[in-house]
Amino acid sequence: MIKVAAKETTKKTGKIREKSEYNILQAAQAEFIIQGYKGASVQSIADRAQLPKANVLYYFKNKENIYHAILQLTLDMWDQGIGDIKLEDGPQMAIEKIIAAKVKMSFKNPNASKIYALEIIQGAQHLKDFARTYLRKWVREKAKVFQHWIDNGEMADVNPVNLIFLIWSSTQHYADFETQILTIMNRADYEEEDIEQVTEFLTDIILRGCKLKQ
Amino acid sequence: MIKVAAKETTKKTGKIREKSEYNILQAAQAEFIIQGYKGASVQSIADRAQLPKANVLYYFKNKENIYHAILQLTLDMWDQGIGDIKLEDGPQMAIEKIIAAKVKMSFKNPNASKIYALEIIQGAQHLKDFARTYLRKWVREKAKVFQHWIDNGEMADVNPVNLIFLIWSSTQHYADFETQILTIMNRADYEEEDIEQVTEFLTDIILRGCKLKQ
DNA sequence: GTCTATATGCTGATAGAC
DNA sequence: GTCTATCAGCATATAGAC
Repeated sequence: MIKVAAKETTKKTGKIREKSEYNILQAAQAEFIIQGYKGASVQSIADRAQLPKANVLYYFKNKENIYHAILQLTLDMWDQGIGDIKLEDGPQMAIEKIIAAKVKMSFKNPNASKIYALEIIQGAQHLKDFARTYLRKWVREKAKVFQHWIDNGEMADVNPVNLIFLIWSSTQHYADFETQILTIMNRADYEEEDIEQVTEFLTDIILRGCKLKQ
Repeated sequence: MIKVAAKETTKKTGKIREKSEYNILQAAQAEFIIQGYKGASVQSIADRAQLPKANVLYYFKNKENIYHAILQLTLDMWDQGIGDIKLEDGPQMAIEKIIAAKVKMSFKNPNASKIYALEIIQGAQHLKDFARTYLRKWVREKAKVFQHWIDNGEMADVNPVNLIFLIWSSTQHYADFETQILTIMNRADYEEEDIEQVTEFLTDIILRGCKLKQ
């Protein structure tokens, strides 16, 4: 598990607690996105979770703890949803896998991506450590794999770090800018087949951009 | 000028007013990004602008007016910074121009891009009208131009709307995720040559992705 | 575990002296 | 135009009855 804060939550159990905590986190995630951290009041989170305000504070002690719990879930999701880049896959399959994984995550869990994006845009106050350690290491390792393929003449000579940023940005866009995309396309919601369509589009362009298909 | 709200600001003049208003808007932009709309207090904006709080409210009447003024500036910048897509340019030059314009805007004015991104991610509360009218029309018009080139066999048969989203997301990423990118690359600031490097990288990949170069 | 009542502090906004 | 003083409202968080 990726640690977002030093403090470890002492896990208490119980069925009511489990269900309440889940409801609170879902409600809080939505409120934090729409209203921002300061704008989301404990009362509004409680209302959305259909619980009295005091109960919310009973489960999480204070507002910041709620936010930390959400960030923790977001990073865990990031960790499991980011397809891996393995040397033995070769460049084409590696790129296909990672685009598919990222697009799927964007469509299936847009709110996690939005919370993450808000955090980074606002200066990564809570995620500086995550970026400095975990993320930096991840990018450097994967860039090295790409560089190996490039040196081997298996793909075009493009900057691997920029390539990773390109894949991240173009896939996450469908989660973070969901509202704008739906409005422009005059649609109410994404549908299942959008996942496939976007995956195909991005895979097609980026693979060709890397000279991995005609 | 793109209108963000129905209310028109009655323009008052005066040198002190002009300078104060500019300082306030610069300070407010930074505060709104870091703290969010609700989190940015009029006091914090005044402190950053080095003015008494009452003066800030004297110039802008209330907090929401400050925010509207910033959004207005952001949209004007969007309008002038988004390179045009002209049929007579042909696909290659059109894509080169628009990527160059967007990358330049991202590096020269990251805060405008961040304010815009925050607005959209948080549900486009203040920009729904802008997206529904102006933006939707813009995308449809430009998609039609791309489609013309595609039908003419001048470029690969890719979805033009997705292509526009790809160009937007991949270029804006360097503004919005500035903090993350700098942290990963272990750098303190962007430098002038980064603009050229990123422009070249994105142009290279996307042109090849559209079969517009080898 | 659940909920009511309340303490304490900070916010946006205004009134009015200079 | 500029600034000080102040108010009314809402926020988080806690204490303690049930």
